[in-house]
Amino acid sequence: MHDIRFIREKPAFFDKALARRGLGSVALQLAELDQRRRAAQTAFQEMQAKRNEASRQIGEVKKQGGDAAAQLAEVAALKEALGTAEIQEKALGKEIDDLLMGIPNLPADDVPDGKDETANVELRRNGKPPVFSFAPLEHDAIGERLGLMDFGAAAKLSGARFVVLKGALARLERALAAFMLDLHTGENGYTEINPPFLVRDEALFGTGQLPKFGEDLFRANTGHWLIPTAEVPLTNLVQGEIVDEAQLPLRMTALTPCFRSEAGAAGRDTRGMIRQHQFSKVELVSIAHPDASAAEHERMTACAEMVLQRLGLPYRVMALCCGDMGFSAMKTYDIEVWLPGQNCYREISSCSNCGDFQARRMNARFRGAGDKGTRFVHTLNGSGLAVGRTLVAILENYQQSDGAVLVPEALRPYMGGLDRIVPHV
RNA sequence: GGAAGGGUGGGUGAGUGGCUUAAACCAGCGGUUUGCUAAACCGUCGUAGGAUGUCAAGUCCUACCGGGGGUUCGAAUCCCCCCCCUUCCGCCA
Repeated sequence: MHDIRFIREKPAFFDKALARRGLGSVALQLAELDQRRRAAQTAFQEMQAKRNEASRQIGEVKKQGGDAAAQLAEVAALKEALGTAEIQEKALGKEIDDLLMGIPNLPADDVPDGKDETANVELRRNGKPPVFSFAPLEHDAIGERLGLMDFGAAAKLSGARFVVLKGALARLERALAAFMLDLHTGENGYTEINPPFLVRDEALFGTGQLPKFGEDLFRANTGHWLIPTAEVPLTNLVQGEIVDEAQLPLRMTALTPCFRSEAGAAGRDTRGMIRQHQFSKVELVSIAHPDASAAEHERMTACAEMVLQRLGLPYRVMALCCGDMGFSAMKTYDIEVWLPGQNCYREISSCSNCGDFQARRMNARFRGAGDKGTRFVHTLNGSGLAVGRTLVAILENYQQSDGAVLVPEALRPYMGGLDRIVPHV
């Protein structure tokens, strides 16, 4: 959500930034609506002032037993105009809000230009893709050969885009999640949170999924929404709050299932575990001081990278261009993991600094010691990491010619000491 | 699901139609006093929007007591709907 005053004061700057996202100009239209709204408001308020004064007189006259007919007539004359003025002012306000709510965050200055993922900029690589003496398989073939990944069974239960994991692969999923949480809570300073997976409209509005992207979500018959990411409950923990400046940054992590309807993704990644209606993810969220959010963004990305380093998975870090960023982000880094079976890098984490965009929607503020007023916090979120896709990466990078899959050293304590997963008989 | 009680500024909490311009206290901020600290005393202290003004200071106005609607000349206060919290009952892992 943008500040209408900012748009009013710097319309050219605002439109220029939106143009980098490939969007047309709206600032002049908004400024014009805003001016009409303020004029309507002034007219309305002047009438209210008159009415209040007359009402006050009525009270006085009546108390002294007099006849207040003149004042009553004055108020009656005002009544109709007052009603229409109020309606007009509210209608203009709603028109402005509806427009504002649909406008994405402005990209930060250092975000690369470009309209789609082909313009993203690679920042760094880590780890070398493994060399195989055989043609590496994709993860679903590996999982099915192990007898521990069953898409047919999942289809029977739930339809397409679901999976059933069994035995060592089910445990591997659990091990990965536990490993990530231990790393982020034990070494990276995040507090573990176990949030609700069903949330109200307000929470999704705060983080920016609503009102525009309801199509991508699942909704329960109670009106609750299934969370598409733990970003929603974690970030909304500060909704409506005034945090002490000394407590910033708040760093939170959570393991949750994520539910996405994948509307509009028909035909994309239909095979395998890459794109599912349900997956688990360890999420990182920071509530930061505005002056510290850029550094926090780098730190968060490094925390996510650390997971891949410990697991020995090759990856690269991409700076998303303006056109490829999500609605609420002012700057985003994607981490892409190497998948030998697909012979390409695939997104496994996305770390975004949302600036004050979500904070404004949520009314999340902080106050410095002794400060009179409050300021909006900055919010950041990142995957640390998507558990399902990490499992995919392990299967593909650690596959052996005999059909077994090695367990990365870091995970062995979480796997009861198991060092390799072998085909199930 | 049933019943009852609640939701008021940063916090506690008073307020049953005009005396509220939301009391009081706490916290905060400024000051006085003071070897230091503490205490005491005095002052100040909500948010948003608008008008005016030199993009200032200031002055004035409006709205805001969980959200929305209604009654009324006038609503924190009365009525209706919704949300949330607490307690009890029922059901339940």
